[in-house]
Amino acid sequence: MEDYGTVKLSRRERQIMDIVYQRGRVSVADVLKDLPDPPTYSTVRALLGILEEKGYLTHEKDGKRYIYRPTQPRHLAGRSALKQIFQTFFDKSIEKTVIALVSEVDLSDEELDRLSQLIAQAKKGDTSS
Amino acid sequence: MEDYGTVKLSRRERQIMDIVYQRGRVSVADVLKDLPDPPTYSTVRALLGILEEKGYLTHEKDGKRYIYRPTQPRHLAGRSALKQIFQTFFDKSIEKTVIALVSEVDLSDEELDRLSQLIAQAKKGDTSS
DNA sequence: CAATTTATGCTAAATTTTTAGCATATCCCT
DNA sequence: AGGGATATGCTAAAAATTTAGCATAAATTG
Repeated sequence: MEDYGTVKLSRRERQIMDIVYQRGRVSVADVLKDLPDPPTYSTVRALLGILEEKGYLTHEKDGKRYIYRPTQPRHLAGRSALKQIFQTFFDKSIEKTVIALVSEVDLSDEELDRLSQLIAQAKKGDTSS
Repeated sequence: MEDYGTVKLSRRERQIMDIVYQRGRVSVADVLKDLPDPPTYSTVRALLGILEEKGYLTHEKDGKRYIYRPTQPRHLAGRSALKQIFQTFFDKSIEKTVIALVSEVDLSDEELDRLSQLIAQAKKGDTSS
């Protein structure tokens, strides 16, 4: 599946995909709840339909309502989004990216230790996600 | 300045902002060169004008042509983009994000070491960018 | 110093995106 | 079973985005 970050998706469609990936599975009402400047129910339904048609979502019935899920697994979508970011803003440097990331939140010393170990470990084993 | 990832920007506008941040400073021709499904010169000019009007870009004259630059510094924009990603795809877990990042590229052992040290260092000082 | 090339200014059209609304079906509840 | 609330199906209008094109100015160059 294609990267959804930059290409192909309109503003609303992207907003919705973000919500979908955050929640994992959504009803129309869920999406509506999370959308900034929320439009009407009707609108959201239309957008979800379009996203499904474009292949980014599927839906299943849950009682009388539809539950939508992304077709591309979260971790994959995340990775490609991440890649995009670190190409665009961090000169493709993992280091720079990690620094930015770490400075983004306050991490306890323990957390930093764990992180440090985690990376050290990557030397040997695989990085299975 | 506002986050430009999700809200406010249209598809083309986002594509252009990405290019701007990748290159640092751009002429119309530069943008045109990098845009997927490139439209006409005229179109790009219009979009750049809009982005400037919205406050995301400024331009200066270089000889007879305009050079556009982002108003928000790259590292700030990068951080907020990153934040968005790790909220959306990685449950706000720095760990998960770093793992994904590290698994994205092949890092040499040395690089992994440096990274590990880097994080360990963050324990003491601040991570001023 | 014309001619050509490469810019911008501006206007308006084409297309895509976003939205609303009516008709209809399903669930839930008393 | 009937009424209300909450779904979807579908159609079409409104709004925003994206595009093209003509007029004009500045640099370049032969």
